[in-house]
Amino acid sequence: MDKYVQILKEHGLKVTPQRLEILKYLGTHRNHPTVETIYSELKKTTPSLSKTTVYNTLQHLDEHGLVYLLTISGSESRFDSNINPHHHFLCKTCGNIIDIDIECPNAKKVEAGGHRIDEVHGYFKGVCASCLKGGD
Amino acid sequence: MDKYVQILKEHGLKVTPQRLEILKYLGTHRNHPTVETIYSELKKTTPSLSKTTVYNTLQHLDEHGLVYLLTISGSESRFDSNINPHHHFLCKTCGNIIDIDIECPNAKKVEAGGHRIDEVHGYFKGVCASCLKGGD
DNA sequence: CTACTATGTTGTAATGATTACAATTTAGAA
DNA sequence: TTCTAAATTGTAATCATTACAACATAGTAG
Repeated sequence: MDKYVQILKEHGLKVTPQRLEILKYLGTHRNHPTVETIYSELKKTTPSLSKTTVYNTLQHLDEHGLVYLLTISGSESRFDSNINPHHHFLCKTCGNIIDIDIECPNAKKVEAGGHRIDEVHGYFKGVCASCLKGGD
Repeated sequence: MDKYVQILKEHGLKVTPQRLEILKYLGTHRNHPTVETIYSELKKTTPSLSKTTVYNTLQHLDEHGLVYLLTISGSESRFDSNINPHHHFLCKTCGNIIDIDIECPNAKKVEAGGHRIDEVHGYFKGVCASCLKGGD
């Protein structure tokens, strides 16, 4: 059975062509796309696709922990299909979001305060190595 | 001389009644208000205030490092007048944002990758101790 | 103290992301 | 094959934010 079909079924989500397209897109594009990017890319091969469906699907995937919704940009949501704990770096020059493979060691301390943590977001903002070099 | 007048002058910002009001509000309300909150609160005592002015002023204050712009909520900007490095916890039940007095120990590692870090944001999302207790 | 100018303020209109909603279609169970 | 709850679609509405032009003012120079 298809990998993405299986993922949806495991989470009790109905398997639809649209969801499979979106899930596959996220699985093969790790550059933290926006809703608009996902929509306009998939629209090429699936002209009937509605942006509302993209929003709805991403919300479902987020609720089931299948994608990670980033609020790093402030103006639009970004989605990450890498759901292992890691941080992100936003370059204010090129706009790229870079995965930073580190985990927050402080969570325990927060939980010690009696709070229940569901999500941890580590965001760094600045200028990436490539842009600092006078990159392209 | 007034504390807030001094802050503005030190940063080469023109001293206007509106800026003083906003700065004072932020200095005395540490609950990470939204633009709307600041605007509607100050509107009570300064009816001529424009929301655009609140946006403009907060942008200036942010550029000068006098406030910290949080993108933790995803839907609206939040402002923190505590500019010491610390993290934040967003309670999904009551909506409150709680200051977490810890600093990110990972920044060095990111800089080792050649990136220049200007801002560090540590966000936790979950349910706060008070809400977990069935709090009000 | 007065006049000047760059800058700030205001209000309205435009933008862009996201959500609401009603009609239509469909996945998956019976 | 039939049925029904859920998904999809397209449009309209909403909400935060930005653009912009007219007006007002802080702070400087004379």
